Amino acid sequence: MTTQTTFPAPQDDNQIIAERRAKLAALRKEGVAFPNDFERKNLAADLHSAYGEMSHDELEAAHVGVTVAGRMMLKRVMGKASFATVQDMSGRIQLFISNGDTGEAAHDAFKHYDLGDILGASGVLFKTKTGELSVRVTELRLLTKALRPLPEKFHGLTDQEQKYRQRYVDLITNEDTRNTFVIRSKVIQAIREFFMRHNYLEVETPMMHPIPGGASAKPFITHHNALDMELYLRIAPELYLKRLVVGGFEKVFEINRNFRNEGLSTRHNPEFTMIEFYEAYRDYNYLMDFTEKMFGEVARKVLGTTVVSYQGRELDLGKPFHRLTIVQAIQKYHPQFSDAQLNDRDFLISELQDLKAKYRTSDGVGGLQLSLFEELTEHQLFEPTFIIDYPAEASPLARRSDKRPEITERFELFMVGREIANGFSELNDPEDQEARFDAQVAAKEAGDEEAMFKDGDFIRALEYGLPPTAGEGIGIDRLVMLLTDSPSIRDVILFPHMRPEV
RNA sequence: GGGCUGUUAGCUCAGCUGGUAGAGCAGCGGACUCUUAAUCCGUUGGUCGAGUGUUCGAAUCACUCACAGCCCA
Repeated sequence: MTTQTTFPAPQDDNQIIAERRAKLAALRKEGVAFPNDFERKNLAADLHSAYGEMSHDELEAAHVGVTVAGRMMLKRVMGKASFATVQDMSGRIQLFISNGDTGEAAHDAFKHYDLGDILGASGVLFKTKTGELSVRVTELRLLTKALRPLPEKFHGLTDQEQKYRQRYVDLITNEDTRNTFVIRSKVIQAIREFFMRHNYLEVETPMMHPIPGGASAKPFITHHNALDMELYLRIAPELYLKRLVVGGFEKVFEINRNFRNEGLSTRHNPEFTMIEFYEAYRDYNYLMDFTEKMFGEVARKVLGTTVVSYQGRELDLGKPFHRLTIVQAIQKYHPQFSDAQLNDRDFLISELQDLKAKYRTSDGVGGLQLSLFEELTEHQLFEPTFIIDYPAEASPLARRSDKRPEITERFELFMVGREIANGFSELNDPEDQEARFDAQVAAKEAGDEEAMFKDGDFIRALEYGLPPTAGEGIGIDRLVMLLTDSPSIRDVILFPHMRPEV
Protein backbone atom coordinates (compact mmCIF):
# COMPACT_ATOMS: atom_id res chain seq x y z
CA MET A 1 0.00 0.00 0.00
CA THR A 2 1.35 3.42 -0.92
CA THR A 3 0.87 6.43 1.29
CA GLN A 4 -1.15 9.23 -0.21
CA THR A 5 0.86 12.44 -0.02
CA THR A 6 -1.08 14.81 -2.27
CA PHE A 7 -4.53 16.07 -1.45
CA PRO A 8 -5.26 18.69 -4.11
CA ALA A 9 -7.71 21.52 -3.59
CA PRO A 10 -10.96 20.80 -5.38
CA GLN A 11 -10.70 22.13 -8.93
CA ASP A 12 -14.20 23.53 -8.89
CA ASP A 13 -13.14 26.37 -11.15
CA ASN A 14 -15.88 28.53 -12.47
CA GLN A 15 -16.32 31.90 -14.07
CA ILE A 16 -16.11 33.80 -10.78
CA ILE A 17 -12.84 32.19 -9.74
CA ALA A 18 -11.40 32.68 -13.23
CA GLU A 19 -12.21 36.39 -13.11
CA ARG A 20 -10.63 36.73 -9.68
CA ARG A 21 -7.51 34.89 -10.85
CA ALA A 22 -7.25 37.38 -13.72
CA LYS A 23 -7.49 40.25 -11.21
CA LEU A 24 -4.74 38.63 -9.13
CA ALA A 25 -2.55 38.23 -12.24
CA ALA A 26 -2.95 41.95 -12.92
CA LEU A 27 -1.96 42.71 -9.32
CA ARG A 28 1.17 40.59 -9.68
CA LYS A 29 2.17 42.64 -12.74
CA GLU A 30 1.78 45.90 -10.82
CA GLY A 31 4.06 44.81 -7.96
CA VAL A 32 3.72 42.94 -4.67
CA ALA A 33 0.36 41.18 -4.84
CA PHE A 34 0.44 40.00 -1.21
CA PRO A 35 1.98 42.91 0.74
CA ASN A 36 2.81 42.50 4.44
CA ASP A 37 3.95 46.04 5.26
CA PHE A 38 0.53 47.27 6.39
CA GLU A 39 0.25 48.18 10.07
CA ARG A 40 -3.27 47.89 11.46
CA LYS A 41 -3.74 50.27 14.42
CA ASN A 42 -7.42 50.02 15.37
CA LEU A 43 -10.05 47.33 15.87
CA ALA A 44 -13.65 47.94 14.87
CA ALA A 45 -15.15 47.19 18.29
CA ASP A 46 -12.70 49.51 20.06
CA LEU A 47 -13.71 52.36 17.77
CA HIS A 48 -17.41 51.73 18.32
CA SER A 49 -17.02 51.69 22.10
CA ALA A 50 -14.76 54.76 22.18
CA TYR A 51 -16.53 56.93 19.60
CA GLY A 52 -19.89 55.32 18.90
CA GLU A 53 -21.73 57.62 21.30
CA MET A 54 -20.24 60.88 20.02
CA SER A 55 -22.41 63.17 17.92
CA HIS A 56 -21.63 64.02 14.33
CA ASP A 57 -20.31 67.45 15.28
CA GLU A 58 -18.25 66.23 18.25
CA LEU A 59 -16.62 63.65 16.03
CA GLU A 60 -15.82 66.21 13.32
CA ALA A 61 -14.20 68.48 15.94
CA ALA A 62 -12.17 65.59 17.40
CA HIS A 63 -10.77 64.67 13.97
CA VAL A 64 -9.86 61.09 14.91
CA GLY A 65 -7.40 59.44 12.52
CA VAL A 66 -7.62 55.62 12.38
CA THR A 67 -6.12 52.69 10.48
CA VAL A 68 -8.25 49.56 10.19
CA ALA A 69 -8.10 46.30 8.27
CA GLY A 70 -10.39 43.40 7.62
CA ARG A 71 -12.36 41.31 5.19
CA MET A 72 -14.81 43.16 2.95
CA MET A 73 -18.26 41.71 3.67
CA LEU A 74 -20.54 44.30 2.03
CA LYS A 75 -19.96 46.73 -0.84
CA ARG A 76 -22.18 49.49 -2.20
CA VAL A 77 -20.92 51.53 -5.13
CA MET A 78 -22.71 54.77 -6.07
CA GLY A 79 -20.76 56.31 -8.91
CA LYS A 80 -18.29 58.74 -7.41
CA ALA A 81 -18.58 57.42 -3.83
CA SER A 82 -18.90 53.99 -2.19
CA PHE A 83 -19.52 52.32 1.11
CA ALA A 84 -17.89 49.09 2.23
CA THR A 85 -18.21 47.08 5.46
CA VAL A 86 -15.08 45.35 6.68
CA GLN A 87 -14.96 42.69 9.39
CA ASP A 88 -12.07 42.13 11.78
CA MET A 89 -11.70 39.85 14.81
CA SER A 90 -13.69 42.27 16.95
CA GLY A 91 -16.57 43.19 14.66
CA ARG A 92 -17.43 45.34 11.68
CA ILE A 93 -16.93 48.94 10.63
CA GLN A 94 -18.08 50.84 7.58
CA LEU A 95 -15.71 52.57 5.18
CA PHE A 96 -16.62 55.57 2.98
CA ILE A 97 -14.56 55.78 -0.20
CA SER A 98 -15.00 58.67 -2.59
CA ASN A 99 -13.27 60.40 -5.48
CA GLY A 100 -13.07 63.49 -3.26
CA ASP A 101 -11.30 61.86 -0.27
CA THR A 102 -9.50 58.88 -1.70
CA GLY A 103 -8.84 60.06 -5.24
CA GLU A 104 -10.43 58.83 -8.44
CA ALA A 105 -7.76 56.23 -9.21
CA ALA A 106 -8.04 54.53 -5.83
CA HIS A 107 -11.82 54.61 -5.95
CA ASP A 108 -11.85 53.13 -9.45
CA ALA A 109 -9.54 50.36 -8.25
CA PHE A 110 -11.87 49.74 -5.31
CA LYS A 111 -14.77 49.18 -7.69
CA HIS A 112 -13.02 46.03 -8.86
CA TYR A 113 -12.31 44.69 -5.37
CA ASP A 114 -14.47 41.69 -4.48
CA LEU A 115 -16.41 40.65 -1.40
CA GLY A 116 -14.04 38.54 0.67
CA ASP A 117 -10.93 40.57 -0.18
CA ILE A 118 -8.81 41.72 2.76
CA LEU A 119 -8.49 45.52 2.82
CA GLY A 120 -6.47 48.01 4.83
CA ALA A 121 -7.72 51.58 5.19
CA SER A 122 -6.62 54.81 6.83
CA GLY A 123 -8.82 57.82 7.32
CA VAL A 124 -10.84 59.91 9.74
CA LEU A 125 -13.85 58.81 11.78
CA PHE A 126 -17.20 60.42 11.00
CA LYS A 127 -20.90 59.78 11.37
CA THR A 128 -23.15 59.25 8.38
CA LYS A 129 -26.46 61.02 8.21
CA THR A 130 -28.10 57.92 9.64
CA GLY A 131 -25.65 58.01 12.55
CA GLU A 132 -23.38 55.08 11.69
CA LEU A 133 -19.77 55.43 12.79
CA SER A 134 -17.62 55.15 9.65
CA VAL A 135 -14.14 55.82 8.34
CA ARG A 136 -13.79 58.53 5.70
CA VAL A 137 -10.99 56.79 3.84
CA THR A 138 -7.99 58.70 2.55
CA GLU A 139 -5.81 55.67 1.81
CA LEU A 140 -7.05 52.25 0.75
CA ARG A 141 -5.04 49.11 -0.02
CA LEU A 142 -5.91 45.62 -1.16
CA LEU A 143 -3.88 43.40 1.18
CA THR A 144 -5.05 39.92 0.15
CA LYS A 145 -7.02 38.99 -2.93
CA ALA A 146 -9.67 36.33 -2.29
CA LEU A 147 -9.97 33.92 -5.22
CA ARG A 148 -13.07 32.13 -4.04
CA PRO A 149 -16.42 33.88 -3.61
CA LEU A 150 -18.09 34.05 -0.21
CA PRO A 151 -21.48 32.45 0.38
CA GLU A 152 -24.52 34.60 -0.13
CA LYS A 153 -24.23 37.68 2.05
CA PHE A 154 -27.64 37.44 3.70
CA HIS A 155 -28.02 33.74 4.51
CA GLY A 156 -24.34 32.92 4.93
CA LEU A 157 -23.32 29.27 4.80
CA THR A 158 -26.21 27.07 5.94
CA ASP A 159 -25.32 23.63 4.63
CA GLN A 160 -24.30 21.63 7.72
CA GLU A 161 -21.77 19.53 5.86
CA GLN A 162 -20.03 22.59 4.39
CA LYS A 163 -20.06 24.34 7.76
CA TYR A 164 -18.14 21.42 9.25
CA ARG A 165 -15.84 20.71 6.32
CA GLN A 166 -15.00 24.34 5.57
CA ARG A 167 -15.17 25.80 9.06
CA TYR A 168 -13.13 28.79 7.89
CA VAL A 169 -15.99 29.84 5.62
CA ASP A 170 -18.54 29.21 8.38
CA LEU A 171 -16.51 31.42 10.71
CA ILE A 172 -16.23 34.21 8.15
CA THR A 173 -19.95 34.38 7.49
CA ASN A 174 -21.73 33.24 10.67
CA GLU A 175 -21.48 35.27 13.84
CA ASP A 176 -23.28 32.55 15.82
CA THR A 177 -20.52 30.12 14.97
CA ARG A 178 -17.81 32.57 16.00
CA ASN A 179 -19.67 33.20 19.24
CA THR A 180 -19.91 29.49 20.04
CA PHE A 181 -16.15 29.09 19.88
CA VAL A 182 -15.50 32.28 21.82
CA ILE A 183 -17.73 30.86 24.56
CA ARG A 184 -15.87 27.56 24.38
CA SER A 185 -12.60 29.39 24.99
CA LYS A 186 -14.11 31.32 27.89
CA VAL A 187 -15.51 28.13 29.46
CA ILE A 188 -12.09 26.52 29.46
CA GLN A 189 -10.53 29.69 30.81
CA ALA A 190 -13.11 29.91 33.62
CA ILE A 191 -12.55 26.27 34.57
CA ARG A 192 -8.79 26.76 34.61
CA GLU A 193 -9.15 29.85 36.81
CA PHE A 194 -11.40 27.91 39.18
CA PHE A 195 -8.80 25.20 39.66
CA MET A 196 -5.92 27.66 39.92
CA ARG A 197 -7.75 29.51 42.68
CA HIS A 198 -8.15 26.20 44.51
CA ASN A 199 -4.39 25.64 44.32
CA TYR A 200 -4.46 22.83 41.79
CA LEU A 201 -1.43 22.05 39.64
CA GLU A 202 -2.06 21.80 35.90
CA VAL A 203 -0.18 18.88 34.36
CA GLU A 204 0.23 17.08 31.04
CA THR A 205 0.37 13.30 30.93
CA PRO A 206 0.99 11.00 27.94
CA MET A 207 -1.37 10.93 24.97
CA MET A 208 0.24 7.69 23.74
CA HIS A 209 -0.11 4.82 26.18
CA PRO A 210 1.64 1.45 26.12
CA ILE A 211 -1.35 0.12 28.10
CA PRO A 212 -4.69 1.87 27.54
CA GLY A 213 -6.43 2.56 30.81
CA GLY A 214 -8.68 4.73 32.92
CA ALA A 215 -11.94 4.02 31.11
CA SER A 216 -13.98 1.28 29.46
CA ALA A 217 -13.61 2.02 25.75
CA LYS A 218 -11.99 0.78 22.58
CA PRO A 219 -8.68 2.54 21.86
CA PHE A 220 -7.05 3.69 18.62
CA ILE A 221 -3.85 1.79 17.94
CA THR A 222 -0.69 3.27 16.47
CA HIS A 223 2.86 2.08 16.01
CA HIS A 224 6.18 3.40 17.23
CA ASN A 225 8.78 2.60 14.56
CA ALA A 226 12.01 3.04 16.54
CA LEU A 227 10.76 0.93 19.43
CA ASP A 228 8.79 -1.33 17.10
CA MET A 229 5.86 -1.46 19.47
CA GLU A 230 2.14 -0.83 19.52
CA LEU A 231 0.93 2.27 21.30
CA TYR A 232 -2.61 3.32 22.11
CA LEU A 233 -4.03 6.82 21.92
CA ARG A 234 -5.26 7.45 25.39
CA ILE A 235 -8.87 6.83 26.33
CA ALA A 236 -8.41 8.65 29.66
CA PRO A 237 -5.56 10.17 31.70
CA GLU A 238 -6.83 8.74 34.99
CA LEU A 239 -4.12 6.23 35.87
CA TYR A 240 -1.34 8.75 35.19
CA LEU A 241 -2.97 11.47 37.24
CA LYS A 242 -3.35 9.11 40.20
CA ARG A 243 0.34 8.22 39.88
CA LEU A 244 1.01 11.94 40.33
CA VAL A 245 -1.04 12.00 43.53
CA VAL A 246 1.09 9.08 44.74
CA GLY A 247 4.07 11.27 43.89
CA GLY A 248 2.82 14.00 46.20
CA PHE A 249 1.04 16.35 43.79
CA GLU A 250 -2.09 16.24 45.94
CA LYS A 251 -4.26 18.45 43.69
CA VAL A 252 -3.79 18.01 39.96
CA PHE A 253 -5.86 18.58 36.84
CA GLU A 254 -5.43 18.10 33.12
CA ILE A 255 -7.52 19.53 30.29
CA ASN A 256 -6.85 17.60 27.12
CA ARG A 257 -8.07 15.26 24.43
CA ASN A 258 -9.18 11.65 24.82
CA PHE A 259 -9.61 9.28 21.88
CA ARG A 260 -12.17 6.53 21.71
CA ASN A 261 -12.60 4.21 18.76
CA GLU A 262 -16.38 4.29 18.62
CA GLY A 263 -19.19 5.46 16.39
CA LEU A 264 -20.07 9.06 15.65
CA SER A 265 -23.24 10.76 16.80
CA THR A 266 -24.54 14.12 17.91
CA ARG A 267 -22.94 13.32 21.29
CA HIS A 268 -19.79 11.47 20.22
CA ASN A 269 -16.67 12.57 18.35
CA PRO A 270 -13.72 10.15 18.27
CA GLU A 271 -11.54 12.80 19.90
CA PHE A 272 -13.07 14.91 22.60
CA THR A 273 -11.91 17.14 25.43
CA MET A 274 -12.11 16.29 29.11
CA ILE A 275 -10.93 17.81 32.30
CA GLU A 276 -9.87 15.29 34.89
CA PHE A 277 -8.91 16.37 38.38
CA TYR A 278 -7.82 14.65 41.58
CA GLU A 279 -7.63 15.89 45.13
CA ALA A 280 -6.19 14.00 48.07
CA TYR A 281 -8.03 13.75 51.40
CA ARG A 282 -11.45 14.24 49.78
CA ASP A 283 -14.31 11.88 48.93
CA TYR A 284 -17.11 11.77 46.40
CA ASN A 285 -19.49 13.82 48.54
CA TYR A 286 -16.99 16.66 48.52
CA LEU A 287 -16.67 16.30 44.76
CA MET A 288 -20.40 16.75 44.22
CA ASP A 289 -20.43 19.98 46.24
CA PHE A 290 -17.29 21.17 44.45
CA THR A 291 -18.81 20.37 41.04
CA GLU A 292 -21.98 22.33 41.80
CA LYS A 293 -19.88 25.35 42.75
CA MET A 294 -17.77 25.03 39.60
CA PHE A 295 -20.71 24.78 37.20
CA GLY A 296 -22.45 27.75 38.78
CA GLU A 297 -19.32 29.85 38.65
CA VAL A 298 -18.47 28.94 35.07
CA ALA A 299 -22.00 29.79 33.90
CA ARG A 300 -21.97 33.13 35.74
CA LYS A 301 -18.56 34.06 34.36
CA VAL A 302 -19.29 33.03 30.78
CA LEU A 303 -22.99 33.82 30.39
CA GLY A 304 -23.54 36.23 33.26
CA THR A 305 -26.31 34.01 34.67
CA THR A 306 -26.83 30.49 35.96
CA VAL A 307 -30.10 30.09 34.09
CA VAL A 308 -29.42 28.25 30.86
CA SER A 309 -31.83 27.69 28.00
CA TYR A 310 -31.21 24.46 26.11
CA GLN A 311 -33.26 23.48 23.05
CA GLY A 312 -36.29 25.35 24.34
CA ARG A 313 -36.11 24.23 27.99
CA GLU A 314 -34.58 26.04 30.94
CA LEU A 315 -32.37 24.78 33.73
CA ASP A 316 -30.67 26.56 36.62
CA LEU A 317 -27.06 25.70 37.40
CA GLY A 318 -27.27 27.93 40.47
CA LYS A 319 -29.60 25.59 42.38
CA PRO A 320 -28.42 22.46 44.24
CA PHE A 321 -28.32 19.48 41.89
CA HIS A 322 -30.59 16.48 42.49
CA ARG A 323 -28.96 13.42 44.08
CA LEU A 324 -30.55 10.01 43.49
CA THR A 325 -29.43 6.42 43.61
CA ILE A 326 -29.88 4.38 40.46
CA VAL A 327 -32.98 2.67 41.89
CA GLN A 328 -34.46 5.98 43.08
CA ALA A 329 -33.92 7.50 39.65
CA ILE A 330 -35.64 4.59 37.89
CA GLN A 331 -38.57 4.74 40.27
CA LYS A 332 -38.90 8.53 40.02
CA TYR A 333 -39.65 8.27 36.30
CA HIS A 334 -41.11 4.74 36.31
CA PRO A 335 -43.03 4.33 39.56
CA GLN A 336 -44.48 1.03 38.36
CA PHE A 337 -41.27 -0.76 39.46
CA SER A 338 -41.19 -1.93 43.08
CA ASP A 339 -38.06 -2.29 45.21
CA ALA A 340 -38.52 -6.04 45.14
CA GLN A 341 -38.70 -6.14 41.33
CA LEU A 342 -35.64 -3.94 40.92
CA ASN A 343 -33.66 -6.24 43.18
CA ASP A 344 -34.80 -9.39 41.40
CA ARG A 345 -32.21 -10.54 38.89
CA ASP A 346 -34.66 -12.53 36.77
CA PHE A 347 -37.12 -9.66 36.66
CA LEU A 348 -34.41 -7.23 35.55
CA ILE A 349 -33.23 -9.55 32.79
CA SER A 350 -36.73 -10.12 31.42
CA GLU A 351 -37.39 -6.37 31.54
CA LEU A 352 -34.13 -5.65 29.66
CA GLN A 353 -34.96 -8.30 27.08
CA ASP A 354 -38.41 -6.78 26.54
CA LEU A 355 -36.74 -3.43 25.94
CA LYS A 356 -34.15 -5.02 23.61
CA ALA A 357 -31.52 -3.30 25.76
CA LYS A 358 -27.86 -4.24 25.95
CA TYR A 359 -26.64 -5.82 29.18
CA ARG A 360 -23.92 -8.14 30.36
CA THR A 361 -25.18 -11.63 31.13
CA SER A 362 -22.48 -11.94 33.80
CA ASP A 363 -23.73 -8.87 35.66
CA GLY A 364 -25.32 -9.04 39.08
CA VAL A 365 -28.31 -7.02 40.22
CA GLY A 366 -26.34 -3.76 40.40
CA GLY A 367 -25.04 -3.97 36.84
CA LEU A 368 -28.48 -4.90 35.54
CA GLN A 369 -30.06 -1.99 37.41
CA LEU A 370 -27.51 0.27 35.75
CA SER A 371 -28.38 -1.11 32.30
CA LEU A 372 -32.07 -0.55 32.97
CA PHE A 373 -31.34 2.98 34.16
CA GLU A 374 -29.34 3.74 31.00
CA GLU A 375 -32.14 2.38 28.83
CA LEU A 376 -35.12 3.96 30.56
CA THR A 377 -34.17 6.93 32.66
CA GLU A 378 -30.88 8.54 31.64
CA HIS A 379 -32.33 10.55 28.74
CA GLN A 380 -35.08 11.92 30.99
CA LEU A 381 -32.72 13.60 33.47
CA PHE A 382 -33.00 17.14 32.16
CA GLU A 383 -32.23 19.01 35.39
CA PRO A 384 -28.75 18.53 36.83
CA THR A 385 -28.79 15.21 38.70
CA PHE A 386 -26.08 13.21 40.42
CA ILE A 387 -26.76 9.50 40.17
CA ILE A 388 -24.90 7.86 43.04
CA ASP A 389 -23.74 4.47 44.30
CA TYR A 390 -22.67 2.65 41.15
CA PRO A 391 -22.16 -1.12 41.25
CA ALA A 392 -18.56 -2.20 41.82
CA GLU A 393 -18.60 -4.53 38.80
CA ALA A 394 -19.09 -1.48 36.53
CA SER A 395 -16.61 0.71 38.39
CA PRO A 396 -13.23 -1.05 38.51
CA LEU A 397 -11.28 2.04 39.64
CA ALA A 398 -13.66 3.29 42.33
CA ARG A 399 -13.52 2.71 46.08
CA ARG A 400 -16.08 0.36 47.58
CA SER A 401 -18.65 1.59 50.06
CA ASP A 402 -17.66 0.51 53.59
CA LYS A 403 -21.28 -0.35 54.38
CA ARG A 404 -22.16 -2.09 51.11
CA PRO A 405 -19.08 -3.49 49.38
CA GLU A 406 -21.06 -4.36 46.24
CA ILE A 407 -21.43 -0.65 45.43
CA THR A 408 -18.84 2.09 45.06
CA GLU A 409 -18.59 5.71 46.21
CA ARG A 410 -19.21 6.90 42.69
CA PHE A 411 -21.54 9.30 40.91
CA GLU A 412 -22.28 10.34 37.39
CA LEU A 413 -23.72 13.78 36.67
CA PHE A 414 -26.50 14.07 34.11
CA MET A 415 -28.13 17.12 32.59
CA VAL A 416 -30.28 17.67 29.50
CA GLY A 417 -30.50 13.89 29.30
CA ARG A 418 -26.77 13.37 28.91
CA GLU A 419 -23.89 12.18 31.01
CA ILE A 420 -21.60 15.13 31.58
CA ALA A 421 -19.31 14.08 34.45
CA ASN A 422 -18.16 10.99 36.31
CA GLY A 423 -16.45 11.02 39.68
CA PHE A 424 -15.64 8.86 42.65
CA SER A 425 -13.65 8.23 45.75
CA GLU A 426 -10.57 6.56 44.33
CA LEU A 427 -9.75 2.93 44.94
CA ASN A 428 -6.43 3.12 46.82
CA ASP A 429 -6.26 -0.47 48.04
CA PRO A 430 -3.65 -2.05 45.73
CA GLU A 431 -4.78 -5.60 46.42
CA ASP A 432 -8.43 -4.83 45.65
CA GLN A 433 -7.30 -2.94 42.54
CA GLU A 434 -5.32 -5.92 41.33
CA ALA A 435 -8.30 -8.21 41.90
CA ARG A 436 -10.54 -5.83 39.95
CA PHE A 437 -8.06 -5.65 37.08
CA ASP A 438 -7.96 -9.44 37.00
CA ALA A 439 -11.76 -9.51 36.78
CA GLN A 440 -11.58 -7.05 33.86
CA VAL A 441 -9.03 -9.19 32.06
CA ALA A 442 -11.28 -12.21 32.52
CA ALA A 443 -14.20 -10.22 31.05
CA LYS A 444 -12.01 -9.15 28.12
CA GLU A 445 -11.01 -12.74 27.47
CA ALA A 446 -14.70 -13.63 27.58
CA GLY A 447 -15.31 -11.17 24.74
CA ASP A 448 -15.94 -7.78 26.36
CA GLU A 449 -13.98 -5.48 24.03
CA GLU A 450 -14.37 -2.53 26.35
CA ALA A 451 -13.05 -4.25 29.46
CA MET A 452 -9.85 -2.81 30.93
CA PHE A 453 -6.26 -3.95 30.59
CA LYS A 454 -4.27 -4.79 33.68
CA ASP A 455 -1.66 -2.11 34.37
CA GLY A 456 0.98 -3.58 36.67
CA ASP A 457 2.93 -0.37 37.06
CA PHE A 458 -0.22 1.36 38.29
CA ILE A 459 -0.60 -1.36 40.94
CA ARG A 460 3.04 -0.81 41.90
CA ALA A 461 2.32 2.91 42.31
CA LEU A 462 -0.65 2.12 44.57
CA GLU A 463 1.63 -0.16 46.59
CA TYR A 464 3.69 2.90 47.48
CA GLY A 465 0.48 4.39 48.90
CA LEU A 466 -2.16 6.59 47.30
CA PRO A 467 -3.69 8.81 50.00
CA PRO A 468 -7.48 8.79 50.22
CA THR A 469 -8.38 10.74 47.09
CA ALA A 470 -11.37 11.86 45.07
CA GLY A 471 -11.27 12.30 41.30
CA GLU A 472 -13.59 13.35 38.50
CA GLY A 473 -13.78 13.82 34.76
CA ILE A 474 -16.01 16.36 33.02
CA GLY A 475 -16.81 16.35 29.30
CA ILE A 476 -15.93 19.82 28.10
CA ASP A 477 -17.61 19.47 24.70
CA ARG A 478 -20.93 18.49 26.25
CA LEU A 479 -20.68 21.32 28.77
CA VAL A 480 -20.06 23.76 25.92
CA MET A 481 -23.03 22.29 24.02
CA LEU A 482 -25.18 23.09 27.04
CA LEU A 483 -23.87 26.63 27.46
CA THR A 484 -24.13 27.47 23.75
CA ASP A 485 -27.48 25.73 23.16
CA SER A 486 -25.86 23.54 20.50
CA PRO A 487 -27.74 20.38 19.44
CA SER A 488 -24.67 18.50 18.14
CA ILE A 489 -21.16 17.97 19.47
CA ARG A 490 -19.96 18.89 15.98
CA ASP A 491 -21.22 22.40 16.57
CA VAL A 492 -18.72 22.89 19.41
CA ILE A 493 -15.67 21.22 17.81
CA LEU A 494 -13.91 23.44 15.29
CA PHE A 495 -12.96 20.63 12.94
CA PRO A 496 -15.19 17.64 13.69
CA HIS A 497 -14.32 14.25 12.28
CA MET A 498 -15.81 13.68 8.81
CA ARG A 499 -15.58 10.99 6.19
CA PRO A 500 -13.26 12.01 3.34
CA GLU A 501 -14.79 14.23 0.68
CA VAL A 502 -15.78 12.99 -2.80
C1' G B 1 -25.55 -1.39 11.69
C1' G B 2 -31.19 0.08 10.71
C1' G B 3 -35.01 3.88 9.33
C1' C B 4 -36.39 8.70 7.36
C1' U B 5 -34.87 13.06 4.66
C1' G B 6 -31.60 15.67 1.57
C1' U B 7 -27.75 16.49 -2.66
C1' U B 8 -30.20 21.48 -8.95
C1' A B 9 -25.36 27.90 -10.98
C1' G B 10 -19.90 30.06 -6.39
C1' C B 11 -24.05 30.74 -2.27
C1' U B 12 -29.57 30.59 -0.74
C1' C B 13 -33.43 28.09 -3.02
C1' A B 14 -37.82 27.00 -6.85
C1' G B 15 -38.73 23.36 -10.55
C1' C B 16 -46.56 19.95 -10.14
C1' U B 17 -49.10 13.82 -12.34
C1' G B 18 -42.07 12.57 -16.98
C1' G B 19 -41.81 16.97 -22.35
C1' U B 20 -35.34 19.03 -22.70
C1' A B 21 -33.25 24.45 -16.55
C1' G B 22 -35.40 29.06 -13.25
C1' A B 23 -35.16 33.21 -9.35
C1' G B 24 -32.46 36.14 -5.69
C1' C B 25 -27.48 37.12 -4.12
C1' A B 26 -22.44 37.00 -6.08
C1' G B 27 -19.89 38.04 -11.08
C1' C B 28 -19.49 41.09 -15.73
C1' G B 29 -21.09 45.95 -18.47
C1' G B 30 -23.76 50.63 -17.62
C1' A B 31 -26.31 54.83 -14.29
C1' C B 32 -25.81 56.93 -9.42
C1' U B 33 -21.35 61.41 -3.80
C1' C B 34 -24.82 59.24 2.73
C1' U B 35 -25.61 53.64 1.32
C1' U B 36 -27.38 49.77 5.16
C1' A B 37 -29.07 42.50 2.36
C1' A B 38 -28.39 49.96 -1.43
C1' U B 39 -31.32 50.84 -5.89
C1' C B 40 -32.19 50.83 -11.37
C1' C B 41 -31.04 48.84 -16.65
C1' G B 42 -28.54 44.97 -19.39
C1' U B 43 -25.89 40.29 -19.20
C1' U B 44 -22.53 35.66 -18.48
C1' G B 45 -22.77 31.26 -15.77
C1' G B 46 -25.45 24.19 -15.18
C1' U B 47 -22.19 16.59 -16.44
C1' C B 48 -29.46 18.65 -11.99
C1' G B 49 -24.16 14.02 -6.25
C1' A B 50 -22.36 9.23 -9.25
C1' G B 51 -24.02 5.02 -11.98
C1' U B 52 -27.63 1.57 -14.01
C1' G B 53 -32.60 0.73 -15.55
C1' U B 54 -37.86 1.96 -17.32
C1' U B 55 -39.47 5.28 -21.39
C1' C B 56 -40.12 8.04 -27.86
C1' G B 57 -38.34 11.32 -23.93
C1' A B 58 -35.79 11.49 -16.93
C1' A B 59 -33.73 16.95 -12.48
C1' U B 60 -38.62 14.37 -12.00
C1' C B 61 -40.04 7.22 -11.80
C1' A B 62 -37.13 2.54 -10.01
C1' C B 63 -32.62 0.29 -8.24
C1' U B 64 -27.40 0.56 -6.59
C1' C B 65 -23.57 3.54 -4.59
C1' A B 66 -21.27 8.05 -2.22
C1' C B 67 -21.66 11.99 1.22
C1' A B 68 -24.55 14.65 4.79
C1' G B 69 -28.54 15.74 8.47
C1' C B 70 -32.08 13.74 11.97
C1' C B 71 -33.94 9.48 14.70
C1' C B 72 -32.98 4.49 16.49
C1' A B 73 -29.20 0.50 17.95
